[in-house]
Amino acid sequence: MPTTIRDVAQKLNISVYTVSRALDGYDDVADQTRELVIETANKMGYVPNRAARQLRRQKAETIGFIIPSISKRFNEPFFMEFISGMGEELSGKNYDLLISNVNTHDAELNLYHRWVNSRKVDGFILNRIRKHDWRVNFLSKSGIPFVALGKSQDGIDYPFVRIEAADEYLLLMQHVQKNGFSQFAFIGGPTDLVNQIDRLKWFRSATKKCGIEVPRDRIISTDMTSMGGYEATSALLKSLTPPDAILCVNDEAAFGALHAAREHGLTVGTKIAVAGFDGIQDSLHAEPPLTTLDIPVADIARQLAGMLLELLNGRQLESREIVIRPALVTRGSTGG
Amino acid sequence: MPTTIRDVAQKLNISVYTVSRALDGYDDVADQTRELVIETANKMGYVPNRAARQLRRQKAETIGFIIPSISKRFNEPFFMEFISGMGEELSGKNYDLLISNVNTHDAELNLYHRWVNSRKVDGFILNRIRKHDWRVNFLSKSGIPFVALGKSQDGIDYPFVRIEAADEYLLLMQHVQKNGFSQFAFIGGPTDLVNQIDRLKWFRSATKKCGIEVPRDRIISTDMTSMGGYEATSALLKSLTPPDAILCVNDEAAFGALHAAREHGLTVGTKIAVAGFDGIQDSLHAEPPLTTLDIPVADIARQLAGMLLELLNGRQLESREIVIRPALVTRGSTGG
DNA sequence: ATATTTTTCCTAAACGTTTAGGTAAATTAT
DNA sequence: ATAATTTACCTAAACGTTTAGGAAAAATAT
Repeated sequence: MPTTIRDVAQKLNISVYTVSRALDGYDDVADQTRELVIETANKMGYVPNRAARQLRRQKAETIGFIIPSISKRFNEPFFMEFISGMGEELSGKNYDLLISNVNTHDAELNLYHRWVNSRKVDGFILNRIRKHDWRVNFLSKSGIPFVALGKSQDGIDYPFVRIEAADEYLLLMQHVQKNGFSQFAFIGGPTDLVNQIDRLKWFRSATKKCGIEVPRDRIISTDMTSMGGYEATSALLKSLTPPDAILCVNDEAAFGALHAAREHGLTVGTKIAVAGFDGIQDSLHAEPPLTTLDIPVADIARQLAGMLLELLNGRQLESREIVIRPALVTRGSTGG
Repeated sequence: MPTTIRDVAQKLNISVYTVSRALDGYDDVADQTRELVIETANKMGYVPNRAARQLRRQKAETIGFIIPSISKRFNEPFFMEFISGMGEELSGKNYDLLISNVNTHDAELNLYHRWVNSRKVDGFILNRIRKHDWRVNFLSKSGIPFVALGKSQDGIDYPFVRIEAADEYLLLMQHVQKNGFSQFAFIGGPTDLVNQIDRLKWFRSATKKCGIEVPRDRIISTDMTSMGGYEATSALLKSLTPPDAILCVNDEAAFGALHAAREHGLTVGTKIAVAGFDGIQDSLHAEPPLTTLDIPVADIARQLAGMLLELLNGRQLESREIVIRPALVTRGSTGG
C-alpha cells in the first residue's frame, strides 16, 4: 500500500493541505516548510494517487490515441514512429498516453465513446484522417479537445498538422523523368483518405506540369500495405502497356512494389523506377534503397502532442495549422 | 459534462446504490428495476467515471507497457506487433493499455516508480528481458503483478512466455549448410539480453552438432537495429576471412546485413546466406525474401496480456510458463 | 499603540463512485 | 397468527486528493 498524502502530513505533524500546496509549488507555504515537505515526500516515496487527483481536478492528465481500425496491419512502422513521438512529448510533461487498437468500426466508435464519457482521457490525437471523418464530428460534438494529422472536410475547425508537397512531388517527377522513365503509375490508398487525396492531387498536378499523360488504369487504390503494393504492381506489370515509373502513396506499398518488380525480372533503378512517401527508416535498407519524400513522423507527432497540451492548458495556440514539407531523398530505386 | 450516476438515479427516482448495483449485475435488485436502469443509462449515455471508480475500487483497470529505453529505434516493427497484440486482448476485456517511451535509464526508472506509486496501472507487461533485470526486481519488490516475454535470472518467480528454438536453429543451420555455405557468423544484440543469450546458445549448439568452427571475431554484438546489422556485416565482409553465412539475432539486423552484402557486390542466396529471427511482416518483401525463424509476436503479446488479466482477477494460472517454438521459414536469402 | 496587510497554515467540503450496514415490505415456515 | 427468512432497496461512509473560505500570527503602516 503506497504512501498517501496523509502519511506525509502525519509524519511532519502538519495538515494535508500544506503538503499538497507545498508539492504543487504554490506560494502560500513558507520556503522552509516546503523544503521539508518535498524532502520528506521524496524520502517516503510519495506520489499522488492519480485517481484521487483526477477525480478532484476533473482532469485525467492522459491523452488518447486509438489506432484506426482501417489499418489492418498495425505493425506499420509509421505508427510506431508516431507513437514514439507522442510519447516523448507527453511523458516529458507528465502526461500519459493511452493507446488501444480495435478491429471493427463498431468497436472503434464504442471506444471513443467510452473514453470520452468515462473521462479517461482529456483529449485525442487523430491520424489517417478521412475526407469526411466521423471521429472529427464525434469529438467536436463531445466538446473534447483534439488535434490531428490532416484536415477533414467536415467544416469543423480544429488544430492540425498537414503536409504540403506539391513542389516536392514535381521535383520527384522531374528527377525520375530525367533518369529516363516516362510511363508513370500511382499506387494509392483508400480513396477517401486525406493523405491519398492530397498525394494523388500532387501527382496529377506534377504530371500536368511535366506534360505526362497517365491513363486511368495506372492509378490504383490499395490498403497501403506492402502486400497491397505488391499485388498492385504485379497487376500493372502484367498489363499490355506496363509503366516504368511507379510512385507510391507510402513507403510500405513501395516495398511491395520493389518486390513485385524484381519478381518480374526488372532491375529497379534501371528498367523501372519506384518511389515511396514518408521516409520510414527501413527505406534506406531496401533493395535498391528507396527514393522517398521524407517527412519527420516522430517530430510531427511530437508537435501534435504539444499543440494538444497547449489546448488542454487553456493557452492560445500560436498557430492552429502547421505545415510540413517533405524532403526529397533520391536513392537507387529511381536510378540514382 | 457527462452524465453521472446521480443523474440516472434522479431520473428514475431511485437511489444511486440501486443504479450502481443494477449496472454491475448484482442480484440484490429486482429484474424489472435492473432492466429499467440499464435502458435509461444507455439512453442517457452514462459511463461510470473512471477516476471515481478507480479511487473507490482501488483498481485502475489499466495495464502499463513501457518501451525499453535500450531500443534506440522505437519504430522497430516488432514493438508495433507486440502492442497490437496486447491491445487486442485488453480492450476486449475492458482494460486499457497505458504506453510510454523514455530515452534514458533514469527516466525509465522514474516512470515505473511513478506508475506503481500513483496506482496508475494494475500491472505491467515486460519485454526485452535482461539476464539481470532491475525491472523484474523492482516490480517484484513493489508487489505489483507483472508478466514478461523472457525469464530473467534473478531468482524471482513470475509468469512468463519464453521461446525455445534449439531444434529449429539446428534445422536452419543444416538448411544453410546443405545449400553450400559453411563460414558462419552470428550478428547478435547486447550481451546481457536474454534473447541474445538464448539465440547465441542455440547457434553455438547447432554449430557443434554440425561440426562447424566459428572463430571468436565472427560473433558480433550490435544494437539489433538495421543500421547495427549493416555496420556489423560491412566490417565482417572486409575481414581477411569473410563469412558466407550470416545468422542474425533478429530480422531488423538481417535487413541491414542484406544491404551490406549487396553493397559488397555479393548476391545474397548465392554468394552469401543471411537469415533473421522473429518473422516480422516485411521479411517477406526483402531482397531476396528473408529466411527467418518466425514467432507469432502479436499472439505472444496477447497471451501475456491474458496471463496478466488472470493474475489481476486473482485466478490461478493454468501454467506460469508458456513455451513458444518458432517456425523455420526458408526463403531466397539462404539460397531457396 | 492601534489598524491594516501579509504570511502561513488550517478545517471541511467536494469530486463520483462503491459498499458496509442497515430497514421496511413481502414471502415463507411453523 | 406469529416468527423467521428473503427480497429490494436505502443511507451514509469511504477512497485520496484539491481547494474555498477562514483564522491566527507576524509584519508593516499610521
